[in-house]
Amino acid sequence: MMLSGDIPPNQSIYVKNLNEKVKKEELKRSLYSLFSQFGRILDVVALKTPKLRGQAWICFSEITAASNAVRQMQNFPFYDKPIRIQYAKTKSDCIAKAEGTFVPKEKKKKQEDKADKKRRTEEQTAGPANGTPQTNGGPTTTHRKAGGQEAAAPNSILFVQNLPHETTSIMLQMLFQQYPGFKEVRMIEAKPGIAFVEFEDEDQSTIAMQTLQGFKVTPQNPMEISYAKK
DNA sequence: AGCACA
Repeated sequence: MMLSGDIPPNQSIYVKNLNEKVKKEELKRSLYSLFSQFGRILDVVALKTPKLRGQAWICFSEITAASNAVRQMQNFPFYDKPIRIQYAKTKSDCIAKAEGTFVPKEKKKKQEDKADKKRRTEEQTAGPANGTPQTNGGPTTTHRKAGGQEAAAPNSILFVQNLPHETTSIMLQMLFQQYPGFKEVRMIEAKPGIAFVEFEDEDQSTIAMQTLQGFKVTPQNPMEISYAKK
């Protein structure tokens, strides 16, 4: 019995019933945060065209990640709306690219111009086009250097630094609420790039800190988590 | 409800 509307498993998932008020970039980032718990995300695609708003595609590097996401995140309340998830109906371009089977859409222009062909052969001789999937995102086990700073004593409140300035407390909530004992995220308007995340006790905050330490909110923003000063 | 790759 194949639920999810008879769509066969796919490395990419199709998410609908998304809150259409959320801006595209924020939406993509939040989806990235929410779904990286299932595995490496290769791409998040969201368009705000009339036909495509309220929907997104998330491309995983493994089908199993997609399967877990479909099952476990069904109806997850996201920006006040329960999301609906299915497998994508077709293979995502980013997956085809990684496999080397990508063939660009040829809808409008039938231009088979030689300049383009030439460019292609030049690329082939110029070395590998790097089919390696990006390795950004996902919790990292590597430890931040202490940076010379004295580590604060264990605390149920975590201090998070090196966040992109566009980070919202909802995005952080998506990340931290997966850990037991999560209470709340606090951000300070006047101090972008940092946040405080409170847990019930310091054992729980410690687990969240250890697992999310170095989590890349963007490729250039690994989270630096420490205990807040008392 | 709506399956694309801005």
